[in-house]
Amino acid sequence: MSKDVTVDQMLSAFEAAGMRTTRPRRAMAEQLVAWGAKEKEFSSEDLWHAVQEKAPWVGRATAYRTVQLLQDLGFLDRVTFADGTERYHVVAAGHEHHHHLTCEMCHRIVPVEACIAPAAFEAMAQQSGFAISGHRLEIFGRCPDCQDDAHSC
Amino acid sequence: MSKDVTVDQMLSAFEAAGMRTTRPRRAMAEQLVAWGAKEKEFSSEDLWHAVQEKAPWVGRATAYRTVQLLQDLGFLDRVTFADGTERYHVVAAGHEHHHHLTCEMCHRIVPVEACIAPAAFEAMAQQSGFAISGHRLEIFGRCPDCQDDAHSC
DNA sequence: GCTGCTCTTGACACTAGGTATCATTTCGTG
DNA sequence: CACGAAATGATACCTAGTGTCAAGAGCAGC
Ligand SMILES: [Mn+2]
Ligand SMILES: [Mn+2]
Ligand SMILES: [Zn+2]
Ligand SMILES: [Zn+2]
Repeated sequence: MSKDVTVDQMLSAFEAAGMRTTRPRRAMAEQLVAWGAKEKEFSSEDLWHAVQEKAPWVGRATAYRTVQLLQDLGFLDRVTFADGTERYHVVAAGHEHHHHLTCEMCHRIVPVEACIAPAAFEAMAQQSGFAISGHRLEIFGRCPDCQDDAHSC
Repeated sequence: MSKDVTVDQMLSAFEAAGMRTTRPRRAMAEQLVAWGAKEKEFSSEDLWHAVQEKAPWVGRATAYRTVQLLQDLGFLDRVTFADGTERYHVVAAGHEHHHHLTCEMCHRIVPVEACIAPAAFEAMAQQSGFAISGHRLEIFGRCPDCQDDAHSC
């Protein structure tokens, strides 16, 4: 019943895309699965550091390259936080279009279904003459656990 | 009839906020007015370079600090582009809440009024328990002039 | 199992886009 | 004009990456 992705699914996706199933890619996939898909958020740097524990020979550039590939393959979802940092989370199966409500204190992520109506995009394209190719929506706030903390400093 | 902001308005705003009307601030305000408020977009670096022509003694840190202040004072609006770069434009008077449709090729900016309904934010806050403090919406595409150019490279 | 071609890697240099520090300068009030 | 606070410019530093490239490692064909 769990929709959590497996290491093999990730490696198969590399293969299916004509890429190789290398040791760094396996090490990173293993770390991601170890963390679970429970909306755990991490930066590329975070993931690199974590992988270093088990596989200290993995280079930083490789970690960043692999995060990019995993995002392209649809295994990672990139989220922009209020402070401008970019982080990721593993997507569970059935990844429909969605946006995120994020905590500016602890970086917690809540997916939200709110979006702009297709008709509104149509109207914009019509009025401006633009060919619209994408959009980004991020909502910021404080999660229940972080609302008491007065330190916004 | 023009709602374009003047150098004096900017400097008065600094004064009103208890800040000084210094030479770098004047030089930067003059450059902004020279460019006009016609949705001309620029990065902090762009503005610094332009100011250098007339006032080569203005430091880079000062340029960045001043852009931040002008944004805080409501004279500049920050826009995030599809490639992740941050740029600004001078806001005309009567700055209502709005978002931007931007050209991923030439960085042209078109303001749009589309947004998420307040009720939707309410619902999100209710469901998640978050205290929502802000949001960001950016729409990307190609302007009429850039649609032929096949070079997405 | 070995060969060989290619993709991939890890090290490292480098970059964009800023921010922190701090001695020096300059506002602008009295 | 004098003086204290605010602001500045030079400089060093920083984060979050990307470009380069010789060396290493998958994997298809034998
Ligand atoms: Mn998501
Ligand atoms: Mn605007
Ligand atoms: Zn939180
Ligand atoms: Zn364009």
